[in-house]
Amino acid sequence: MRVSRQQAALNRDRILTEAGRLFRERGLSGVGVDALASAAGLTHGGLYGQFGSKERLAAEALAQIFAASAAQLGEVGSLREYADAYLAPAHRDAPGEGCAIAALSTEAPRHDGPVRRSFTNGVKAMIGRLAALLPGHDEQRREETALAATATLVGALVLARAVDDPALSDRLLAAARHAVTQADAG
Amino acid sequence: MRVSRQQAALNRDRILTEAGRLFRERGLSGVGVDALASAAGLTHGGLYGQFGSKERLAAEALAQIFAASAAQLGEVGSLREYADAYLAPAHRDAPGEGCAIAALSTEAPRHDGPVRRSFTNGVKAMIGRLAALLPGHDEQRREETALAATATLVGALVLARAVDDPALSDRLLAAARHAVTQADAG
DNA sequence: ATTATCTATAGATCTATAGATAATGC
DNA sequence: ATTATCTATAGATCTATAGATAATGC
Repeated sequence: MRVSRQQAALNRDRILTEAGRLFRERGLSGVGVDALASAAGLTHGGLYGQFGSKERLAAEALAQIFAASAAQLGEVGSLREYADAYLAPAHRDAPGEGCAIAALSTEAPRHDGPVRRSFTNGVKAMIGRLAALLPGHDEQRREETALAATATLVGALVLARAVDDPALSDRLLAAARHAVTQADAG
Repeated sequence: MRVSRQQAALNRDRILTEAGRLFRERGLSGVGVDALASAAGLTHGGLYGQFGSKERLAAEALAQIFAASAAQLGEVGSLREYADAYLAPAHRDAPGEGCAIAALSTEAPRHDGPVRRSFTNGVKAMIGRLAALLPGHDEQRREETALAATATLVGALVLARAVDDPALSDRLLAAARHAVTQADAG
């Protein structure tokens, strides 16, 4: 059951898009190749012709997510805007469409090769974007602030999703928003 | 092959200790019941008599970790001391003996019941401990600072483990240490 | 007699491969 | 003829259960 070259390219893209969503929702090890295939309306055997392995499929899905994030972030005009969007309850409540770093970071150390590298690139991109949004001429200081801001943003989102207490979850987001935008002034 | 009540209690404790280490190293979904049992020198069938399910075993292992952490943290005298220990490269490099929040937080949202609740308690304990170490009389402000500091500490450790770039990893730890101890002064 | 642990196994699920199929693209 | 996808299956691994075993504790 062959399809046109064009359809095959669309299928490939749909697999990566669905994989990106499922991985963020359930974790890299929480989604099987079967689920990835059927989410795209295919069967799992064919994925191996396209990607070679689950690991390489995951690396491509991550790369696609980070590329899309970078494009979105290009439109963010200030640190406050960035923090407000990143720490919004809507972001917390939609992990499948959100930051892959917050969704998958504790799994990253257990992967090597392209998955880990793609992940590292995503972290660097986030730090770089924040550094660009920070005021001040001292580049070294801006980078240090961006590193800490990245940790605060990611940590707050991860914790806000992890706790089983909606009020605490909201307070984590608000406190981090405050702390990060304070750093802006400093 | 029955053992003495005392030996059974020791076995139970050893299972929980080994489980705590393995879960932190490989993730909750990354360790099977078989690995948990054999790490304690037992076979997997018997664990079900003791714990009922992997999920309940995990909840008990987490509770034990957080209890031990709380005991250790009681000895920490200042925010600087806390941050130095938490963000030490040695902590980053030994996830199996370290903070369960940093090791497992992205998995927490996918669990319910006792695992999630135990996790939430651990997060609350960390926030409470940091709030107690902060200076100032404004309790509400201390709590907000503690929330943000928790996010920064956890986020930095998670990211420092996730990235495939030792220099960046070190800079993440150092920047977070600086940011958190700055908050002390403010 | 009680019970902690073991052995064996069920049934599900996971990654990957091999060969078949059938439509495309030359 | 090429190739994207499917079907079928191998082999591993996972959670859980049932029944056997053998030492403890009454």
